[in-house]
Amino acid sequence: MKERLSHELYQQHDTLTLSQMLLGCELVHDSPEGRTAGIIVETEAYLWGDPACHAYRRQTARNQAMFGPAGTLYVYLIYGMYYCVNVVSGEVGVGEAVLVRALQPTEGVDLMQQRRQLHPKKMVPLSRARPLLEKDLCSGPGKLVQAMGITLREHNCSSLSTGPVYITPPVLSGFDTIVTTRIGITQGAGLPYRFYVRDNTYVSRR
DNA sequence: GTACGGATAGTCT
DNA sequence: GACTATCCGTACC
Repeated sequence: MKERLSHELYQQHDTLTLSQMLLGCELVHDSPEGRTAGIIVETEAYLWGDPACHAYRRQTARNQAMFGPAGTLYVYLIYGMYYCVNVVSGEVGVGEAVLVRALQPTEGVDLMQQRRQLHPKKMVPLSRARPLLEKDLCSGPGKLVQAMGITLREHNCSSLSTGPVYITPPVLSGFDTIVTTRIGITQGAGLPYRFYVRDNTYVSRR
């Protein structure tokens, strides 16, 4: 078990600040298959009153994790096929979160490779025969969830303070943070809510 | 290297 | 019935 970020930290900072603070920290999953970990190099903020935010309209069965305490995980299915993982932020009863979009792998690269060779829903091997480049293992929100072995059933609503998935204090420092617009949305496009580590090859897109 | 279509299913209108 | 915080394989430069 590695050192975890203190639970208070998630509650003490607003979502935009937290989105930037999580850059350079490690996302870790201590699973039965082994540990996988990677440095968070890209995030996006989803805020209360933001039309792109899943909690924009009201609390539902899907988004209820977002309304829980800061430092909870919110996992959801996207495009019927992939999953994304978020760190819940903000006050209880307010639906805000930080989407983790890319990791620089640090531990369990072989396990990540195995998981990424499978079809995300059917558990059969993909047609691809060759291993992925390391920079392609976690360079996107759907990819990193699969590489890390994060699932909706096991990890949605789990706590970063007590669960098998958690975040460490910063292991990377001295980098510049690029602030830009979020990817793949139409509502709220133009808002500067995406953050990534400058010149880092593991970022999903520059 | 860039571009595009298909897969796929839960959620909301 | 439309939409979506995606990825992969293939086509075509």
